[in-house]
Amino acid sequence: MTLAAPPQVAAPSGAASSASSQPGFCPVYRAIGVLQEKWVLHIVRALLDGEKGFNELARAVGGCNSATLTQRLEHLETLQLIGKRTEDTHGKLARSVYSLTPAGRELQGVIQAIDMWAREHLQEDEARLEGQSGCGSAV
Amino acid sequence: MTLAAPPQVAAPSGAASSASSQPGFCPVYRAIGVLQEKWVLHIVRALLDGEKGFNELARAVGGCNSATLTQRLEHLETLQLIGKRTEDTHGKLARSVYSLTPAGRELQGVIQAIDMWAREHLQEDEARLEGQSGCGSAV
DNA sequence: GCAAGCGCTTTAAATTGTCAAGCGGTGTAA
DNA sequence: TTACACCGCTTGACAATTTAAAGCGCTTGC
Repeated sequence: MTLAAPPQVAAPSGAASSASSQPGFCPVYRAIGVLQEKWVLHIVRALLDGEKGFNELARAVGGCNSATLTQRLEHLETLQLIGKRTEDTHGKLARSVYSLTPAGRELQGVIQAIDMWAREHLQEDEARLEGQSGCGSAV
Repeated sequence: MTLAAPPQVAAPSGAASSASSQPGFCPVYRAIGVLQEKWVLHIVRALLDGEKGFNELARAVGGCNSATLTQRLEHLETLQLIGKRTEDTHGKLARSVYSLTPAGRELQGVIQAIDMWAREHLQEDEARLEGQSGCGSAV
């Protein structure tokens, strides 16, 4: 069962340390909620490298399927972390280009923190091979 | 930004080029894979606040159900990010206590980055309310 | 005795993510 | 002219993950 904690969970005071949130809005909690959606961090990371088209992004992210990607991009767009622009190349080819908004770009700090941590603590301990693969970029 | 970024990204992924073999192995990619599992960041955040028992942790995390929590804890344990200790309080009550290992504790940097970002960009501009709630602890 | 807390496990649904395929359009090569 | 190959997606069926709900064995406190 779900222990206690109705939707209103969080720090029932008991949680020792610091302040408790007031009206129940906690930015960090929310941020984690967004960032832990599958592929979100990968998408941000890929876009930190520069704006990209749909398929291009899909390739860069590596392994995300189009349906999920579409959905994620929509979500990130409503959150204003990424922006979508339809560029009209010369004649008629309409290409969609996704890029980070300023807010999204600031997630770079998060990615960097992860990168730093990963390099130090995830080197080769595998133990669990989840079939992930390379990536290529460096931060 | 600093991302060097050889676009030659992750595996062919969806594609089929079974490159198999030993793919690049990219720590960051892997790290993201772990951190984006639901509840993982919440768990780490809760534990940064000090070691906790199972139910206690569940309450601190807020909203994760026991089955998932058990599974996540197992995974994190095999990854050596958290440790489990069964403490034998005086007489007979066996209580399990979970705490971060040194490697896990260093995720603090990641949490902090998220926290910082969240406070700055997620204040309450949300257009979407996902019914999340408070959190309580500070980083 | 009995409710309540502890650390979990089990079972069946609901939610999410994925595969595979396809649609309308364009650029390129045969 | 007819293929393909690539673009940006969408759809529908299916698998994986997460969830609620309940329960088990055990201990503590009233």
